[in-house]
Amino acid sequence: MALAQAIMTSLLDADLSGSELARDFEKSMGLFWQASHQQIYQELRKLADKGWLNKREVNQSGKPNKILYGMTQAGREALAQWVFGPTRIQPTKDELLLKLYNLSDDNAEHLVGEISQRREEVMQRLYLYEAIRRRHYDDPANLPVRHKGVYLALELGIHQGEQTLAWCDQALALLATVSGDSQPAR
Amino acid sequence: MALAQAIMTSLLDADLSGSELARDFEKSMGLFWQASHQQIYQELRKLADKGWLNKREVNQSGKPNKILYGMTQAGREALAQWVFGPTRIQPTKDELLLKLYNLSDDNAEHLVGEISQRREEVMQRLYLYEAIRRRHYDDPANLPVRHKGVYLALELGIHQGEQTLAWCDQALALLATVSGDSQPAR
DNA sequence: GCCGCGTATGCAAAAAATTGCATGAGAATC
DNA sequence: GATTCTCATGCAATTTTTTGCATACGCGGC
Repeated sequence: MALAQAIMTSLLDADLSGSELARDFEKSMGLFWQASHQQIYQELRKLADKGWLNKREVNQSGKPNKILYGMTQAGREALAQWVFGPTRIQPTKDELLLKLYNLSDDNAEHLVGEISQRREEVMQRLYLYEAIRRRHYDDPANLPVRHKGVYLALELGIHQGEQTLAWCDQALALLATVSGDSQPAR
Repeated sequence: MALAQAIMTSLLDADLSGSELARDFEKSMGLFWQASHQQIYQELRKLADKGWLNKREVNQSGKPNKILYGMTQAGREALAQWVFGPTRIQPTKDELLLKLYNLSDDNAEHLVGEISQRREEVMQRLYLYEAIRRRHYDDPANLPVRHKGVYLALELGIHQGEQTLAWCDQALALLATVSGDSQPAR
């Protein structure tokens, strides 16, 4: 399982607390890894126990204290090692596609709604990613090495998002022939 | 969780046994839902207990007996209902992208290998999907209603596969500037 | 001075998925 | 006829994830 590595990767550049990490996982990292705050807090403690992270409490004015975690040397080494290990993909599980397999005259209208909604969501994400690309990754060939990797992940997200938008349009067009044109029995 | 619905959807057209279902989940259904045989067998029994599936044993010559499952009326109704419920996406978790976030001079070469391998795998799947499309979904506008949904799911898989291929090429091109051109310190 | 709100951390039970193995039956091989 | 292979089904332990709270702190309002 790679939640540990996802967290450590987030901590490469900056020390973060559990809640900050949770927010991170909803944004950039969330493109290809997701975790709830409960998962994150538990994993953080495990990693600290292992000696891969160190923790220190930070007093904040106006907010509860937070616990900042940072990578240790051992953590960095373990992470670097992990890159050479086996790679797994856990492909998307998408209930919407499952629902499409159940397309019928009865539910076509409903599914049109769901696809429209999906289109909206994807569009939002796409705006976000494209904004990030414009701001930070204008000139990919001249990025520092590690950031090239980050850039590539972002690229994949953008490409797939665009493709998904196109697909939504195609789907809506095809479904129009189901929910719209079909002659009701008379 | 929607494993139950994924199984029932597979059983819409034909009664299948656990092992047949498991094979199905590796092929067409696997595009957007995956399950191990252990998961499937357990879920099948649960669904039969609920009365959504019926089971009957079938003797096979040359092979062990198998247990065929088929949808009951109650199952069909429950599935039809489910389509109108809330939809969840559990996005891909892809360790390769996580590894890319850790790109360095040390591991660039290794990651080039991994991306090439990914390219190969995606290409294989794409061949499969395109063959299916050519064989069964030549004329999408005139398909029976339900098959239009199946067609759309396939389309999404093909589009995204093609996009992924293009991305692999882009990634390999960018990484060539890391692992290849960089002057080793002397 | 009490109420509700947002932030930050956490526990614990339940559900789901993964890992590793077990069984039995016929077929194939030697 | 013993051994090994593949198919089909399954159990059980463990790990991972999800769900549903719980606590504590300070701020703002009233």
